[in-house]
Amino acid sequence: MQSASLSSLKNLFEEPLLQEMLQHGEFKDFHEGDLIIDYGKYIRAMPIILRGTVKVYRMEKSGKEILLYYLSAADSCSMAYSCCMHSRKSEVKAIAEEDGQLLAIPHQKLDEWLCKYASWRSYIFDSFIHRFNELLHSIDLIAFGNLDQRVKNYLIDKSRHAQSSVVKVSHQQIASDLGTTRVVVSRILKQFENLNQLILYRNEIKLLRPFFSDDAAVT
DNA sequence: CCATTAAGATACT
DNA sequence: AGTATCTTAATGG
Repeated sequence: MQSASLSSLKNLFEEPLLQEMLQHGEFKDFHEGDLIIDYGKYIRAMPIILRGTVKVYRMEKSGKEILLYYLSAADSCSMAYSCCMHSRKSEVKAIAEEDGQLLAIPHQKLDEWLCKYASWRSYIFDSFIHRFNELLHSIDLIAFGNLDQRVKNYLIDKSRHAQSSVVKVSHQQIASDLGTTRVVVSRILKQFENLNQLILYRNEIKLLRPFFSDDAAVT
């Protein structure tokens, strides 16, 4: 009955592995706003997202919180993986951006499958590479302190996961995801709008073609 | 209607 | 870039 839910993984893994996933994995539905992983909690299973989108946050000691990345269909959380393997507490928090479903893989299987299945090895490896590159990109944006680019990156990312050029989000939400304030985000968005790169609505931002081209910062 | 909330504007730090 | 404050516009009872 649940095998239909695995459709997003069909092209990733060989049949015997898919069978094992059905057998040992646990399907979990989640809804918008659900807390999937919290800071400091032990992770006993690695989640693979089947449907929906999940936001992964990182918090520093002072309590400031920023969004690290999104997870969509067939994505998994590399953080969760490393926590499972070493029985460590979670360094991140995951919140559902929209309703969806995930498959929780028990940690005992993670290791076993690495030896047994080539497709599992390359999946884990690729997902680490992908996440690593994404984090590098984030570090660049933060280290070189360009908030314009961070907002831009945020919107493009979000639009990609929502598969729409219309992003449904409030300025306040963007601000807290990026660890800044609402007024600052509004200012930046207004600059983009003045350059005809997007159109602002209430709770909604429509991204126009020029926005996606990699031209320089506004400031 | 009114209450709530998002977003625009301005001025100051 | 961030804070404080005020105004205006949408939204949902």
